[in-house]
Amino acid sequence: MTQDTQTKEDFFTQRSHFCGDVTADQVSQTVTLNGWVAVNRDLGGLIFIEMRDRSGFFQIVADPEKNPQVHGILSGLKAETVITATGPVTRRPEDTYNPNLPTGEFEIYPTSVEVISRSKTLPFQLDDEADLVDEGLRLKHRYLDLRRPKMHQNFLLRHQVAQAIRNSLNSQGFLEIETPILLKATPEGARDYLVPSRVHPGQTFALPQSPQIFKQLLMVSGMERYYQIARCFRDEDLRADRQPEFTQVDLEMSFVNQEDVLSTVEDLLCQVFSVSGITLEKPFRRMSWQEAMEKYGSDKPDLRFGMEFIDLTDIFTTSEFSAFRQQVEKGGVVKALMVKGAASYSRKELDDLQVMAKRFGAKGLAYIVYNEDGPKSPILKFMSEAEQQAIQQRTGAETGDAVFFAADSFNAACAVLGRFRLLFGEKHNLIDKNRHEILWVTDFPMFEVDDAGNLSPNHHPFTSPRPQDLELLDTDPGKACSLGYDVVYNGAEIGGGSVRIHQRDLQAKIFKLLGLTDEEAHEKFGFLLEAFEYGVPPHGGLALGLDRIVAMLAGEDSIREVIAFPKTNNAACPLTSAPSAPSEEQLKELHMAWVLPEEEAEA
RNA sequence: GCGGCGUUAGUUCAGUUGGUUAGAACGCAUGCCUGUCACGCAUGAGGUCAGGGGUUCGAGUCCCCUACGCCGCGCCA
Repeated sequence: MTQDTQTKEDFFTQRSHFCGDVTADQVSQTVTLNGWVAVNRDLGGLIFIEMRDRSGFFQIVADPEKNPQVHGILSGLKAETVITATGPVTRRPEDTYNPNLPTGEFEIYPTSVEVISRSKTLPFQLDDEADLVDEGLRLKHRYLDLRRPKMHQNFLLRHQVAQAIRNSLNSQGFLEIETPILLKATPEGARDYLVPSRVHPGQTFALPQSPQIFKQLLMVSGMERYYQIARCFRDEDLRADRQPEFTQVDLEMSFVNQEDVLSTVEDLLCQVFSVSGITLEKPFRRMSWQEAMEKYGSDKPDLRFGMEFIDLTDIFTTSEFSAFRQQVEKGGVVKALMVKGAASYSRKELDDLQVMAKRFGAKGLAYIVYNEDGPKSPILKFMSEAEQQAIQQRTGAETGDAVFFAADSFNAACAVLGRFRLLFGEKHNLIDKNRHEILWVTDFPMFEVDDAGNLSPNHHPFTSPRPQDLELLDTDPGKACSLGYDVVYNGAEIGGGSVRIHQRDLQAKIFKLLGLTDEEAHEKFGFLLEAFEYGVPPHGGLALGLDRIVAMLAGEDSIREVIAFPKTNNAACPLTSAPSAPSEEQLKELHMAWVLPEEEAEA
């Protein structure tokens, strides 16, 4: 205890060291530690307290014979009491070293201790098992959940990643510039969060879904290279890897081509991944969207395992097997997956695959199983001997293997087999968790074409087409590819961007293809188009999903584990009970009134 | 908006075919215990079985509705 209250200048004695920083250098030196009681092991005589701060743990010992006063204070202290302990660092008796603790060879017998504040019994225990505690409860008491060393590690990692991003971009000539949070709603894309304003009755701001427009304006401003670790908001339903508010690493560069952007981001990602001790090879692999779909059935292929699709379309152009031949005649494809060892699937497993295929939007999943007494399949009887041989030869299937087929339009067949590729990869443990496969997927189609033939932008309406595809815009715009690119890590899209259109004529043509009139285009993006009247540099950029990147580096499945105060699945905050109803006065001031659905109005 | 799974002690869970007084571990409380580190030992408290309705002689258990949570589909330029 600090005895002399007359000279006391603080409510507590400040630490000289952090718990985890005490080493052999401090032995016999007097230190003061501040922290929480993690565990109190009271042996009746000796008391061992494991003290915790952000840096780690340190053991405090109290001996009733050596210092009855200190022993008295520490006796019966509950977990999570905040204390100060001062005393000389001593080496533990050698047979009592704790190898599980970095400071496990040391301890202090304090000469003084202070209880700074006490804790109620916790709603859940802050041990490793807290990961299993109901997430709602963890979020309700997030300040306790965040006390756990694992969570500290996650946020240390997040901090280091943010630093790596800034280091890399700063050294590459980028300026960090903030853009507005309250902005004009753009009627496209995700649903906006709207913010009413007292001074503008009947009008709202929208929260940014991304700083897209502003970063392009900054290029018009001649800022040359901009970045921002930007919060973005989308009022859409959630997923494990999706939050209504999330963080993008947003960047944009002027007078660059696609290759410049990719190489800049490669430097950035190499630095980011090195935070976790992962070395990425530059340049990253490049794969066109077409190739990714053709071989892996996904625009974010997981390259940690092979199992590429095998194209069998040509085998069935003149086949007697009409189910396949008709798809080919309609311009579709026949694609196959060869799965080693899948011949051992039970009847039930094969049936389950059919159910899943239907859920994925296919009619079913045709298969041939190769077991010891030859190939077995419900579709075998429709195929000629030559076709059967061609299949086995092309796929390389051997006894014990199975081949699964999808015959459909290119997109549908690839999509279905892509889902099954991941499923089989998981099921057969083909995914090497120690591999780090990063790649660029490039040459995305400019447009998505709906059933009625309407075009919508695959990325966004400012994405430039490839120079070599300009003519296709007139002849067959559905086939035109863009200068858009995604960066994909272990089967997850962690970022994407594009080279933007800086030519007025071209932008007008794209708007026209998208079915936007001049008036509509100006209504939506007038300020950007106007800015583009005053000399616009060629520019391009990209945005990375920071939450997802950090979660993957931390080995977490959910981005909520790397967001300090995340929302629940319901887009609500259990800690603060947000959102909540505004007061009558607030509504009145905003000139607003609710028009609620019946049943909610009663609540 | 839709589907799946879940909700039992403070926490994590078990709870048989619908049948007496709903259990365990950890935590908590009290006592004992002088080298623990998942300390140990003993005793004890602690339950609106999420809420509502129904079936039944009888419901934690079966059915329906609601709420909440997680996962997925739609959605997310």
